[in-house]
Amino acid sequence: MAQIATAYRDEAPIAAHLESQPLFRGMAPELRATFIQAAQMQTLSKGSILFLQDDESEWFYLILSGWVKLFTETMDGDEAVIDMVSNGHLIGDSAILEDGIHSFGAAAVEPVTAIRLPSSLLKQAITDDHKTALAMLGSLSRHRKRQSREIESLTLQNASQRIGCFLLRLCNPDVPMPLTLTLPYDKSLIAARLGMKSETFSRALNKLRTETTLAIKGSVVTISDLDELSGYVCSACSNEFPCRDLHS
Amino acid sequence: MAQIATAYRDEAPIAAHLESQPLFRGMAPELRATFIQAAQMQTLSKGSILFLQDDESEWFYLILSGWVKLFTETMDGDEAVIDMVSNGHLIGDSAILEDGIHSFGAAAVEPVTAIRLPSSLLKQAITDDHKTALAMLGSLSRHRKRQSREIESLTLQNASQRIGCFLLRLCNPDVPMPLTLTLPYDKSLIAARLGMKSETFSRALNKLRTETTLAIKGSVVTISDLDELSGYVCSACSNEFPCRDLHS
DNA sequence: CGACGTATTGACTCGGCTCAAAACCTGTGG
DNA sequence: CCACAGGTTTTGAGCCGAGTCAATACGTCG
Repeated sequence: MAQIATAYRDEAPIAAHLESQPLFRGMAPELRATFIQAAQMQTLSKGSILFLQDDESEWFYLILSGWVKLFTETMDGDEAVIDMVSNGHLIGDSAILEDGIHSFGAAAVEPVTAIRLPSSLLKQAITDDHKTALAMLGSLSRHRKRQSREIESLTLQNASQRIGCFLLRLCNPDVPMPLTLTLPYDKSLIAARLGMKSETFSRALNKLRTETTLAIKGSVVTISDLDELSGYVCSACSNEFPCRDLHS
Repeated sequence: MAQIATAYRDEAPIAAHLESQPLFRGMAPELRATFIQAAQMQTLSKGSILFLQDDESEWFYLILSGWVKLFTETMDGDEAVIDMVSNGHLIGDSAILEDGIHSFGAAAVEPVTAIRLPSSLLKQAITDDHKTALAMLGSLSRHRKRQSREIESLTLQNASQRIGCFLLRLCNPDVPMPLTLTLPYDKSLIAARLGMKSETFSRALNKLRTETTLAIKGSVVTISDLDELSGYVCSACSNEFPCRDLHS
């Protein structure tokens, strides 16, 4: 009796979260129900590992809040940050297409809430259900495109431009001008995410400040001239400014 | 009469090529037939463009021979080489998942033969046919994985290591030791492919030669000690040597 | 053989890394 | 409210890897 009661209390919010996801929204209700039933709410403290590279993939995750770092580690201990994801992103799902092995690790860099779902279920759903396969295709393709831009940016933008690019992607171009935004996570993490050391980040951000109109106070950045910034950044990039859907 | 005869002559080799592709092999014969009918053999001279970034995607291509460069260009004329593909690879297919716009350009860097197929047909096949969607998922996911490694390699391997990594991926680890291989395309292209200038490539290759046992004569490379080379390279990478399926 | 494209070498500059020290938060407990 | 400890960020000095520009060598094809 008590069991059923708790089950109900848990399932309602989980169902709501899953339904907000394109992957689950298109599903037949019965199929979706199997996911909802198998889903588990998780709260993760700062630093905890969701999974490691080369792990057998048992679960995939829908992030609800907080930032998660996706990374790989080399033999001699160096780390490359592949991506940072949060709120509304699925991670670990792509392992089911790669022999069930995670090709990168994932760690919470702050308190994170997530929904954990069994990989086997997703694998089954993709083989059985055409709509699910299509949704998966869409998400993978967005991923691919994003990564292409990443490669481009690493090869032909310098440190300041990469930072500027990062800031631009946080901007909503429709908001009126003196535009204020807060850095989403630690500067050292942004640095790693952009493929540079934090010392370099600090210096390059200063350079960006002197070469464009830009004010920085702690983790709050104020941009007074978007066009100037995008001129500085996007000349070394293949997309022009409102470079939409590159962070979705 | 003559028409039918030529049609037969053309279709037989095209059919054979398509059937060797995972994407088409799983298809129902009738569906595959529509592709075979719409397919066109192409021979492209060095330098010709298959498509450009931001082009409306009308066609996708199966490369049969020769090397094709995938690239993006920045506003101020710089170019990043995303990938080099040849023999047995599909290109331009992923545009159908991205509003039908190519997110990179493709150009032949030497004489190329390819089969050209209409994108609309593939788009239809994916929406209608589950098997095709799954094949597409598989290929996209391989792509994604490859790109992750690309990012890793750009951020944490230096020039010599990236070259060594490139060489290792050309090696068959089962072949007995004094191992000889020929660079697949111009050194300047390899340099671009690895995100460095050709002068840097030249110097870094020299460095690699002095620091490992390795002989270079023009475009012929002889590796006498694979383990030594992989030790030098893979310490700064998250996969160990026989890093399979990273070039398929 | 000469001519053109590709590759190498040299001298120099500059961006980003390293290591170490200082400054700055932020939260804790007295 | 202050002082202090812990982390994060910034600054400084020096170094090294990779880019630039220009000159030279190499290869190959006519």
